[in-house]
Amino acid sequence: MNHRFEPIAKEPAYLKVFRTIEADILAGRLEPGASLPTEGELSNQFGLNRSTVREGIRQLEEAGLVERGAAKRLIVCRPEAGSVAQRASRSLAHQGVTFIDVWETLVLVEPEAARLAASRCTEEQIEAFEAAHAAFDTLDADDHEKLVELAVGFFQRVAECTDNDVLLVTLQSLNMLIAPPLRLVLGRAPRATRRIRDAQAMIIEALSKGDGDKAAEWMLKHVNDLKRGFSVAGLDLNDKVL
Amino acid sequence: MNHRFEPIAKEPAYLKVFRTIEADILAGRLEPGASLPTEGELSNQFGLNRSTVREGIRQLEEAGLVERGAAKRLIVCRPEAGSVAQRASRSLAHQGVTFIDVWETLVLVEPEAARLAASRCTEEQIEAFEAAHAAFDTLDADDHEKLVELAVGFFQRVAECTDNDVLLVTLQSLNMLIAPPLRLVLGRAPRATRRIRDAQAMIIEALSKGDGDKAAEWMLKHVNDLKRGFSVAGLDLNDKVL
DNA sequence: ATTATCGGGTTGTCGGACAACGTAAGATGA
DNA sequence: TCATCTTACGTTGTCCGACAACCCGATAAT
Repeated sequence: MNHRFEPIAKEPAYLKVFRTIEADILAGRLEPGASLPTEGELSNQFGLNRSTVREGIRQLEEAGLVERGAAKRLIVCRPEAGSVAQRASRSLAHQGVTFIDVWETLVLVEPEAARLAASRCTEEQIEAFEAAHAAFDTLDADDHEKLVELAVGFFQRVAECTDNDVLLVTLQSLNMLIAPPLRLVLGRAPRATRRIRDAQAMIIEALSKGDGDKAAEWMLKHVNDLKRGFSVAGLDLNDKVL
Repeated sequence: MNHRFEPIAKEPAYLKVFRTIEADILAGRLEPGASLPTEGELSNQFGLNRSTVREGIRQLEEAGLVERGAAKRLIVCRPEAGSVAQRASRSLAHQGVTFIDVWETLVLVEPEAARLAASRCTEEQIEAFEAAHAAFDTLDADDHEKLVELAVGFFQRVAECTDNDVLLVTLQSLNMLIAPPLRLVLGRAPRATRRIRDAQAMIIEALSKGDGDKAAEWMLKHVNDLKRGFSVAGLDLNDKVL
């Protein structure tokens, strides 16, 4: 009797352009690395004005589905893990998350991620860990920026060792949220550098031995230390991360 | 002596428009709910053509920072968790992740998330769980779509109970990756419905009692069941989720 | 008071135009 | 013949001007 009609979609044309090309990329009809037709060609094929097509292209860009390659041609690109995580991280920051939110999540996932990493990391990855760790020896005590990089980079490497793309992106987005609060901490907690270095050393040792339990245990200590440093520095755990 | 200069950024103007407005939103100078000037006004203020401004606006749209509200005016919106997660999830799917990647991550986070949920969920949330669970009784055995919705919705509710925005977004993106493989499973595993219902019942009971251990334990069983169903259905764990 | 009509303002789309830049092909030199 | 320079062309980024469709608020009609 009373048949329900779908609300008829009245999308603007530029959105259709976006969705159409997105669908083709997603379905694999446009392979990563392939180059899209020129704007002129696209507007011909779609039967739309170049301005309209351009607006759709800008959205593809922001979605990370295409990039301007050489010759400025548009290149299809499956966004790599890093950029995906960056986007996710930025969105999280927009949300106004607090340090306690980040820390809780770190506690929840990092130790288990370290356990997984212990069972999967390769020789090369261990070497990369040790090479990065050596940078602590030549570290200027006041070079906070470098230390932040080392700390976050360490987490990133652990994430890579899990050999799991979903976990990788998840951890990466999380890790990027560590940097801002860590910067705050470093200015006020002189002992932090040493504690970070020691914890990393223990975790690296555990990883190299494939000792998942120890890796998880020390990762938990390491993450807890972050929170401790935050408190010691007299900062409010409920402050916005960004 | 030899001072290093930053490579001078030669961003196109539409990108500057995007970044400028984004920065203002991020810094809180533009509050969520506030409405942006009209396109004409913006192009005046920026000293750019309306077309150029429009391209920047399209990017803000895709980034989820603005929406067209009533009167089609652009209104600033901090993207809510759901849409952030959706974007993240879509990006993950683009990556071509496999079911085993998703499952591994589920095993890693869902039980602990359930434990956290047990210690934090409110009366209303428990009631919502029970209301949703009641839907199983009136469920048509062949209505796979409805069952998928119930299954994913359950995970979402658990995520909400954690009362942690970071975890919420993380879990939500993950949960959205469950639906496609689950659809495949349901067609070939007739017992799945009952198993899902029972596991949910146990978890809900644990949550209502604030029994974190039990919640985690059953959540683990629940997630493992997903993988089991996937194998039973004769599907390849290394297949792409999407 | 409710409904119908009208006007102004805004967006979505269009067509055309041009400078800047990179590419590629052709011209020039060793 | 091969390398290098020059030139013409194509593409992008930006601009201008224009118009229909649409939404909202104000006014008029029932």
